[in-house]
Amino acid sequence: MEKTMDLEQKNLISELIQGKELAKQLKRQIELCSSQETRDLLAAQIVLSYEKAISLLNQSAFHGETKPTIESPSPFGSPRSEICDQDSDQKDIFKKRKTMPRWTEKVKVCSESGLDGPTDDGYCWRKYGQKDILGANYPRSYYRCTHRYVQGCLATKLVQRLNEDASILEVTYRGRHTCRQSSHLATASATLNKQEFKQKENEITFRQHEKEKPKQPQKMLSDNVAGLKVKTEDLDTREDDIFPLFSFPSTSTECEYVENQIFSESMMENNFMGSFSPPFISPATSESNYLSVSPFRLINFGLRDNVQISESELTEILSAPTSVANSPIGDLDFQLNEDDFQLNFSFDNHELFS
DNA sequence: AGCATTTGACCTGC
DNA sequence: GCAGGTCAAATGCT
Repeated sequence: MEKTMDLEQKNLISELIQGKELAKQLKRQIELCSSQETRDLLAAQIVLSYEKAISLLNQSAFHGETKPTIESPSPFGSPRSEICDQDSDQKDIFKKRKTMPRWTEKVKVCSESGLDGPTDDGYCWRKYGQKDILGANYPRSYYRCTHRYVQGCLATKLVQRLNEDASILEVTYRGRHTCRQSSHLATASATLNKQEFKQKENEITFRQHEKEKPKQPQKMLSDNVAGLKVKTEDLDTREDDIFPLFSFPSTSTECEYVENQIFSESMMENNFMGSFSPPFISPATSESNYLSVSPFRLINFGLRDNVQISESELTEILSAPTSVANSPIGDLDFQLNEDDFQLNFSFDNHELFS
């Protein structure tokens, strides 16, 4: 048993190291201004490498344990009246909601830009409520995944403007996406020409916010995104609901397409990558230099529910990009330790994908 | 017509 | 009892 674990662990480490090497190569290729194709290929290889690693993690470190179900097939597939049929079921649902992973991002928006909406994180959201919050100047908007009833996706998010700075939206994500939205978008992007697709995308999220009004009259900034300052500043999650993510956001439509291909064809076919709400952890220092919110994620690493990582480790992982981003020049820095691996990613997306 | 948003009511946890 | 979160009927938009 232990020997099996050792072997699996070695395989896991070797996969991670391979990923690191590939990432280094990618960095080199970027520096050499090599072709987009080469970069895409490397990026895809990195994804594959980490897919394997994650798969190994699922098989090895936690085997023997009963795998917790991510979500029941479609607990919300019916309206409240049906849910209320059984009191215990309803309580379970609330309990489940409460224990869902939760994290917050701050998104800066400004008027000049015509870029994607502030919460354009690659998922389709439907607003289901808005509420005045005590002590907040602006109402809080509640969004759920558009595919909730079709695919039983329980992801939700709350969007709240900060009192101090109305141009900053605090977006709190809850639960992960179990829908296959990304691949759907990929299909859409392949069908529509890129400009049309981009336009549609903008429509989706921009409309979500344009009706949000402040309680007090105040000159509001439009909800278009200029530089998207995104910071994962909170991670409220249980041990069994941990899934650190990494991604290489992109601003180019070209790349989005590649990204979708990578996602739809490789990752989305894997259970463990089902899809997660936190789009990425983005390094952010100055408005001009940080990564923008990509409508899609190029590379998105997740660990399954039952991955056990301490909260401190998580914090470390999640905050790593921010610290790395202090360098004026975006850099790719991937640290890997056999005993306690830390992952640090920092990309200048413009440099990477232009 | 179909889908999204609004908004008051309802539910739960503290 | 209060505040936050969600539901669902009404309404609006395309």
